[in-house]
Amino acid sequence: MPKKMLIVEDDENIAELVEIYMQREGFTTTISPDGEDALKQLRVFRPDIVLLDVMLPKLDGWGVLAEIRATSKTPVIMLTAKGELGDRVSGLQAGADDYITKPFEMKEVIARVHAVLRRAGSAESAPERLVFDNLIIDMSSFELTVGGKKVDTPPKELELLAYLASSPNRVYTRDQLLDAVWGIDYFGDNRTVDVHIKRLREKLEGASEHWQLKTVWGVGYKFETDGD
Amino acid sequence: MPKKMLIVEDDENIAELVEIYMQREGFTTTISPDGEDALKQLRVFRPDIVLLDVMLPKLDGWGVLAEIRATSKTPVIMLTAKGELGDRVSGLQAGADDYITKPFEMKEVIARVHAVLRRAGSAESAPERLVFDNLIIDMSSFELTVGGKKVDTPPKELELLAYLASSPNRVYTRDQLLDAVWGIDYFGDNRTVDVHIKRLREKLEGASEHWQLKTVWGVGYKFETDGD
DNA sequence: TTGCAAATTCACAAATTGTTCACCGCAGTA
DNA sequence: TACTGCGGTGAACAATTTGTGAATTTGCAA
Repeated sequence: MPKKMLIVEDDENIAELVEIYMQREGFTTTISPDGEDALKQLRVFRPDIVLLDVMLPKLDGWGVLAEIRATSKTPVIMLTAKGELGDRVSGLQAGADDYITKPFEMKEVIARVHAVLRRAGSAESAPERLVFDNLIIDMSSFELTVGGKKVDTPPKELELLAYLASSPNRVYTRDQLLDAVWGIDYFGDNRTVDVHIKRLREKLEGASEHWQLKTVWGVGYKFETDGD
Repeated sequence: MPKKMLIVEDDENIAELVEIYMQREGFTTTISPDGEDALKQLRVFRPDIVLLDVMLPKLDGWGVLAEIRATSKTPVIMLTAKGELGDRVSGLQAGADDYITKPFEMKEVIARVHAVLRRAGSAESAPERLVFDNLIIDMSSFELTVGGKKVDTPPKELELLAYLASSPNRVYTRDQLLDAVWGIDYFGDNRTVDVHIKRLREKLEGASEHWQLKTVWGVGYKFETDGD
């Protein structure tokens, strides 16, 4: 699924140049010529990343950045004129993810865009390591340890377990689990979750009485634990 | 344990910019706005590296550098205004480890800081020598020793192995490895990583049961070890 | 410029995981 | 107890991701 990029830049030449290169990179793009339009596009276009010029008509880059940060964590890369050190500092403090000084090389823009997206994508809030009694879920090494023994576990299963275990005793519907683990753009629902739960149960079977994957009839599943 | 950096710079904007980037690189930072304060910080903060501006209130960069060199070998990078060639020469003669001219790109500062720390031998993020059982990865001589025998290994392969081995058991995606070993401006992704992994495996094959390059299906690779 | 070693790209086979299906069995309700 | 859904399973099938050998392209040194 292609990523959406909002390019906020009043200089038509620059905006189009960037657009051409980014579309070549597989992005779906939209251009906003000024700050106010940018705010509108943010709501309707819902970009995955924003390239934001500082000098803009109507509402400048700082204003736009502040609006974005007030409501979301959408990655923002600021485009600043060379030498505006103050700008860079404020930009990063205000929550920009990176900045690029004009004039720039498209190669650098592309590199930074990808770098920022990778960073944003991998920087999960999910903890790296979950421990319950004799169960250890380590997402940094992608290992599941049950009763002291490592158990090979495919990514989807492990992510599902980690998600459930990150909020013990909380019930999730199948749809919620699909959204969280498979992604909101996942299509198809069938018993996929059931099957993964089943496979997880096989791996966790009889390991402990302090925790278990429990079915909440008519609702969904939960990772139940008595807190050791 | 993170490295400590002392930033001696009276221009608040510059100091903060550097600070933000360096903290992002994992450094613990302290800012000194003038030469005298710098001397005080040197004693109490005990930095692992110093970024030192030449033009400073109270006591200038030369004075600070002289004081540092009188008592320690702490790496120092001088920040000089453009065109002050004389400064550069004197700086290096007076014992600075490197110099950077303003205005600078943060990218360059980061690169030089890492370079100086590597040179200084204070094994920072990338240790010079990694040892696991019968495997020795020596980045200072670029040599790989497996089971007591040296194995000729091309740079990229060795860097890749060193990077993976520097965080044993941690899984890295191909993109993360490309960012770390090839650089964020590297384009093309293909199976490049796979191929390098494969060649490394050929070199490491059957050498030990205590460590291995493991594929984490659907995720990436990791250097797995049981800690001997 | 020539020659070589290293780095990349390519194309496909192989391995592993993810999804779908069909059917069984049990919980909740009168 | 019979009925109605929902959940559990195992197997078959599909989709992805990897592993590899070989062909190309690069980068460097002589």
